[in-house]
Amino acid sequence: MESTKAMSRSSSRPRTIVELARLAGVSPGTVSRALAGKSVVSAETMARIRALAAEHDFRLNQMASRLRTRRTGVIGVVVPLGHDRSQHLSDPFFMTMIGHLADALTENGYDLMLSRVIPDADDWLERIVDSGMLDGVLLLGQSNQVAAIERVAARYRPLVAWGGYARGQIHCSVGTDNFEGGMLAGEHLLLAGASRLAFLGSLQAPELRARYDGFCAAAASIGAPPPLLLETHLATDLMGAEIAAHLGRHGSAIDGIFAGSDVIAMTTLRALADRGMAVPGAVKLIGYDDLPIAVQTVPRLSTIHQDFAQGARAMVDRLFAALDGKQPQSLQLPPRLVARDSTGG
Amino acid sequence: MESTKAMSRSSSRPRTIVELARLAGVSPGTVSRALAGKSVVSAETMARIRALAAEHDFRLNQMASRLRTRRTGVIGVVVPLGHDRSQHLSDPFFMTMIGHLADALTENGYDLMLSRVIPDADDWLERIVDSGMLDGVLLLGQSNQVAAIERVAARYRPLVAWGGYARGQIHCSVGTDNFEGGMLAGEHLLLAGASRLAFLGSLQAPELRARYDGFCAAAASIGAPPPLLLETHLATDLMGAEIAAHLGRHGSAIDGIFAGSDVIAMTTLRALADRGMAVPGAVKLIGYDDLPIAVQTVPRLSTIHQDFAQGARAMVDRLFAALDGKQPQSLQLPPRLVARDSTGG
DNA sequence: TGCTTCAATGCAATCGTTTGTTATCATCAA
DNA sequence: TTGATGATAACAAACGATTGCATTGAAGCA
Repeated sequence: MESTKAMSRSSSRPRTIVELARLAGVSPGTVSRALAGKSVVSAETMARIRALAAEHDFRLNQMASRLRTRRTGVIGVVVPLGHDRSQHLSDPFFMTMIGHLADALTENGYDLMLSRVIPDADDWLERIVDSGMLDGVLLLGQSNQVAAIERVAARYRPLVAWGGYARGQIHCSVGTDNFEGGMLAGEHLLLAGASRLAFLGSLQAPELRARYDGFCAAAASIGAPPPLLLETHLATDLMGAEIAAHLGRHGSAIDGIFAGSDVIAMTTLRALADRGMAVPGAVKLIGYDDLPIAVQTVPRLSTIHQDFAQGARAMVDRLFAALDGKQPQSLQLPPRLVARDSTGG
Repeated sequence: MESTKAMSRSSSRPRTIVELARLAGVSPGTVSRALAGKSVVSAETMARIRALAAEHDFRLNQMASRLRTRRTGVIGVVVPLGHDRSQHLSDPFFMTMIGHLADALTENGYDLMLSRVIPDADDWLERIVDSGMLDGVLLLGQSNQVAAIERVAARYRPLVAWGGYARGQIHCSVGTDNFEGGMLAGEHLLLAGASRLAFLGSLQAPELRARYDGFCAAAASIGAPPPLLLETHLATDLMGAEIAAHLGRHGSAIDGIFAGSDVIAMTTLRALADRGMAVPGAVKLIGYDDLPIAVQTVPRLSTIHQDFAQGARAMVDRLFAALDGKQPQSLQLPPRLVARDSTGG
């Protein structure tokens, strides 16, 4: 029963622009222009139509509007979990970022569509950008998918990724310099008197790998022995046991720990407390991210600060620039050491 | 220059079903049916068309498809911030919920559109559900907007809210019984030996108000004096100073604190440490939510557990039931006391 | 052979809004 | 009086996929 257009009863609420036009005694086109505020319709007509629309709670069908205008007003925020699919979207890092992005996008009148993608099909990003539902895409991390991102970025402009910058890279990225952040962490631990260092994290994630490399570089630069590498998953529920096990085996041989993220650091803090190892007395600990909750730990967590608010703002700015036809530059924010209690004392 | 349909050059990638149909030598309708997997098209034709589509990276225009089918495959997740507009979306409670919802929705093939709404116009919810972009709406909290929610729920079925249940309520809600949770917290503090109680939180938020009421009821039931009410904002950045100030004034008169949420509790934990007040020695502290990070605090935080994973799952189940034409029942999950170190000793 | 039957495909209307082009009508100058 | 000039508003063609119905052709049967 496809053709039931006979239900243009003026009794019920007008659902389409055509019905509203009939009520107003004008053509659909005029209604469209009136609601859009185009100046070609006379002031009285516009006022009359708008009043009528308000009176009947009329609202445009977005799908039709978007199909016609080819603008959706929706930005995709995509979290690719290529390296560690057990990692959960509720990870505080993602959530903090998403919160800031949501705020920035909302302020600019855009909606936010959230996807958590496990990139098994290799056209995962194509599928997203070509879906026709999005005006632009923000990637939260490059995962191990730089190749896919580069390929798409070559032809799809409104795409900004949070993550590292590699020389000659096509896609626009915003992030902090993880290598330098790792160096800062290393130097700080060494300066604080630690000499038997360890790194907790996963090298699968490129960000953490860069932090680890920077950490090693810092140790090497003063001739200290290379840090011990203790691998752990990034999912909160797996992490706890793994860290506890690492500390069980190597705890006594360590007096300085660089945790690849604040979440890892907080879990480590707890695990150290369980083993009765004092922080910063017996072991110095530094994290990475400077999440809001990191300030609230006992002892307060030293960490490498990433300015998420600024980063999110920068991503959104660049995306809008790209939507505007410009070609935004990638941005590397400088990481900053925040020395609190877990390394000082 | 509206009519430039002449660009049907077979050289470039087919962008519409019509172009693909031309390539395949069939009609657009057949292509549509083939891609949708309808069994009326012959197996060979379907295979040929699909191969062609894959070869040319063809993807349907979602807007057109959605306009025609009136299904969007998108669920709106809406956070109404009526009572405390300074509260940020990056609040761990919201983010944990959103993470779980995203996982549950993604598994079912739905996308998630995130909105943070400050309900100043009173048709904020109408605007969302009538936008034509959403198949359903999940509300994260009722804020002070129960009236608006009820009004919309009366005519718009696929709507589920996280929050409290009031007798006779029209809209479907999922949540824990905050009053009972508050009672559990109060009883536990009293049982742990605390007698001079205080509540930290904001009564503007209905959930926190119910927790407070339960807390007071617990105190009253054993004839203890009513708890001290210490109001604080829910935004992380404002909270710290306010709590510190409260403790400065009333710290010595208190030996048991019920924090309205784990975030408040963690901030309080830190503020207590700053004042040198031992937990649980001098003061017992209990939170609410049982966020993943709550396990990692030192001392471990006692709290009232809300099962977010189960709650998110329940919300999504009910939403799908409603989409399926059913009329799902509201659900009150029982809160559960989780006694850890911050109240025990 | 002639007629039904059924599977596979084509045709064309439809979803509801936007927008280039055209038509109307009042005003005004010559 | 007449033609030019604007200001409004109507008309109709899109946007691109879906789907009820009509058509085609081949097979089946008497």
